[in-house]
Amino acid sequence: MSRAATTSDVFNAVAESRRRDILTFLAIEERPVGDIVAALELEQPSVSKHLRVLRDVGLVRARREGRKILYRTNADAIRPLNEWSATFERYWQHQLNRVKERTEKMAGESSPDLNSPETNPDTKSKEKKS
Amino acid sequence: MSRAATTSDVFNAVAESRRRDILTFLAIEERPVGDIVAALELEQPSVSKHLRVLRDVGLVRARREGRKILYRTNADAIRPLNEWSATFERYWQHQLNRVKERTEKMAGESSPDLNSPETNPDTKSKEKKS
DNA sequence: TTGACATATTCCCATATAGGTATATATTGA
DNA sequence: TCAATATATACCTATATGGGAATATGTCAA
Repeated sequence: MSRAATTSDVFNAVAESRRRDILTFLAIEERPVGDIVAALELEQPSVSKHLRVLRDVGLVRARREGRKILYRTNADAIRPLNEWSATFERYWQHQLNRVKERTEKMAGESSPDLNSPETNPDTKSKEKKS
Repeated sequence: MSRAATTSDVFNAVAESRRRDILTFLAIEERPVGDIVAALELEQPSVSKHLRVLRDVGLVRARREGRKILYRTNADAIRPLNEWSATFERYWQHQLNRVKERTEKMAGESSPDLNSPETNPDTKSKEKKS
């Protein structure tokens, strides 16, 4: 199987940073495609394709006005994302605690750190070796 | 170019629902890989691969304990996602206004709806036709 | 050292991009 | 009807999956 379609849900749709940029741009007020192309410096077909994805998951709404098609962000569609992430709110460390946390971490440096990809033994060193 | 790597940032990493499930599961308390496999009913290699992605973007931390490796969600890494989505908070419609909004929409049904993919003329009907 | 247990990685494959280029479609004005 | 404007779609290509199967790596107990 391959990765889920970008149009499968909001999470996949906003994974692309350009699409997030577009959503931010269209949140202020509705805009025609041309404005997005100019503002974000992207190719017109590229913008149209991104808008298509965003539209398919309901993140933007379109309205035709003459030759132009005005798009606007449908902020409500972003709520699921916000709600999911807010689920972890109670686990967040408060700013003031971070210094303390870091200090404690430095105290016991001994066993190999399994977290930083670089420190992870032979993840890439092996490939290079051959 | 292809889609950005799942390890390129938190947004891409959480685009996969299984990974979100894992994060939720590991938020309560640290767990060995085997527990995730059992709880989410996934293949062990699959879980390991997802954990690898999550670890690369800092969404989980790992700690070895004997033969087991305990993982736990690093909730702080989810904050950027929450902060980005919260940006649109001021544009959200409040529950009570939704009924009103819907009512207004039904009032002027005339021009073709550019939004719903289904209603969108010949998006797929053309392909079928050949 | 050996065997069992716990995870990680490698390989293979079908699929879904995202960008670039070319072209189709829609709308308006002459 | 025709040309110009504004968008959308089609096509091609390189790339990055995610799942399944097989295998490698690491750790502990006997």
